[in-house]
Amino acid sequence: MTFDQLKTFYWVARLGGFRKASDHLGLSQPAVSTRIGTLEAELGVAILERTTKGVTLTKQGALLLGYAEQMLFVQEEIVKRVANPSEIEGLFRIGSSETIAQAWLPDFLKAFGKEYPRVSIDLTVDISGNLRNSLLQQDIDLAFLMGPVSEFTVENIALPKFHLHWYKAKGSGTVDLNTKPVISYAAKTRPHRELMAELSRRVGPNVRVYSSASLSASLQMIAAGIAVGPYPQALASGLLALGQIEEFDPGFQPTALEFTASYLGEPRSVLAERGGEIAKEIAAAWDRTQDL
Amino acid sequence: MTFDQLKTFYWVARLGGFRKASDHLGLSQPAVSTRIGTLEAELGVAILERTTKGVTLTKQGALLLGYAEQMLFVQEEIVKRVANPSEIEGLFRIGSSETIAQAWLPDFLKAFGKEYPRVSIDLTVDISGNLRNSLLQQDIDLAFLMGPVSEFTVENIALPKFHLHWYKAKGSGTVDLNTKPVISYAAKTRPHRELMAELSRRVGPNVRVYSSASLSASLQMIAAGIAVGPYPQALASGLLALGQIEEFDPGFQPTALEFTASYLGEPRSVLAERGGEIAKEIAAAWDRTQDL
DNA sequence: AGAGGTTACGGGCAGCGTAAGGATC
DNA sequence: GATCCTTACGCTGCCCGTAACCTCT
Repeated sequence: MTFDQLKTFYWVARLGGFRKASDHLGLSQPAVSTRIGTLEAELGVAILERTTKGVTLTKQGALLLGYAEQMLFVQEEIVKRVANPSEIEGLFRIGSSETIAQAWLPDFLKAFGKEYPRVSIDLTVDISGNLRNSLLQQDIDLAFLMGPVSEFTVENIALPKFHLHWYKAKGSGTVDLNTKPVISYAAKTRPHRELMAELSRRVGPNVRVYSSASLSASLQMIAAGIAVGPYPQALASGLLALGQIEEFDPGFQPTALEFTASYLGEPRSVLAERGGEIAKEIAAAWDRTQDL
Repeated sequence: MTFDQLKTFYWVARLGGFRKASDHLGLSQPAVSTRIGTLEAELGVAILERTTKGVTLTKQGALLLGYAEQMLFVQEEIVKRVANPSEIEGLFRIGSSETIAQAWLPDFLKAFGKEYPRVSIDLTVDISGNLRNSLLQQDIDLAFLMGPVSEFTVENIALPKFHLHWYKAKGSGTVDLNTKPVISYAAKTRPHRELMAELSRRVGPNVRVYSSASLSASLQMIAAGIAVGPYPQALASGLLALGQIEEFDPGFQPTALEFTASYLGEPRSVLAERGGEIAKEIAAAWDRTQDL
């Protein structure tokens, strides 16, 4: 009996198939067959029922699953409590929304890389909705997104809010939202939907809302006088300092953006847990520098 | 990290040296070095302090030991609860006192072999004192001896008592213990010592006591009229039926022999635990057949 | 035909034992 | 020198991936 066998069994049971488990574990499907087959041969009992569509647990399999989970838990504990972080190796997949990427993500990556120098990082920047799906499908290990993710399997760590301010091109005079388009976050994002609703109610049906998946592109458009829009002050500070944009008050302020560091609680991952902690610290520190 | 590494670490920590662990695990000493070395390299921390005389645990090592014990415990649970007994392989070392060997040990070996057909058995017959030492030194896994073994690490399962009856050669007339020697269990055994004390008190200083390490040889001597002695009825029944010996009453009866199935509680062994249970069942069944 | 798992087979590498090499008393 | 553990090195066997195969819908 080996950890690999138990881990493989765990994932086959959890994902309901050899193929899915092999994808998740980065193995060929026959390798998963071999591991399960060997484990069953050693135990002398069948632990999985092979049906035409996927697999189900046998009675002994259900029993074993509990022990396997316990094993993997203890193993994680060892890595977490006993091992030297600088020796941990592997691949860690981070997903981030662009706002975070533009804010403190570089600081986070620096800190994380310092604590886990042997871990490779795979970074994806996408909108929160996609990150949420990726997280639940276990395509990423840790996500910085507009959360929380309310699945009960997901751990959410609250991160500092981003307050939104309205910006327009410097010296562009009074803004009439009936004529000047509003540019905002990508469609299908929560801030975008909220902004749409709020503008329809306050300004009326003539309002035009652009959406852009790129924050920096959006701000460039604002600087060019093409549109106006609400953005986190921290991200606008560059263009603000250059005198290309300025703040204005259209009479209301969208609700602040709330982010979380989110990861699956099960199976446990030291890197995800610690990554969430680091993110909280780094984000808080970054947030304090923005209060000036 | 592998089970082998953790198990090796456990035994090195428990026995206080690489060489001792290698002996216990049936490995070369360098193999133990490699396992520990690899484990330390993977964790990135030293877990053992090598001193000139043996080894001691580092801080992390002490922490790891707890987790390792937990792992090995869960692994034993899996083998015990999930695995099919008929698939369990290995070597199982049994030590038995001769009384048991002459009584129900064959029945036990048959039952054990049926439940664990792949397990090789190594049988030693010796006096209880030696079995006790062998057990504590882990040279045997399960002992049937005059117990209990009162070390706190040892589990003892009470087995049916053997009541002693006095036997003499058939038709040899009245027995005078002042002239007829008494033959009994081997010197350095509890029944021998008790018998000596009792005879000195009741019969006087003239009594002669022979001792024999072989029960069947002793009974042959009784049948030959050379001596008399107290023996379990069950073991005497053969010669009794042949009419070579007969029971008599010298006025007192030695206390019954009490046996236990004893094994080390730590580390856990499915085979020893289950072996003890089987022994209890088999011995009880055997005992009932003797009541006739 | 396609989705699922199994069987067959060649190759790479982890881990073993033997043998030699420190270190410390 | 005796007692430990480590290092060096050749070898074996395990386990992986590729490829072909089987079964059921």
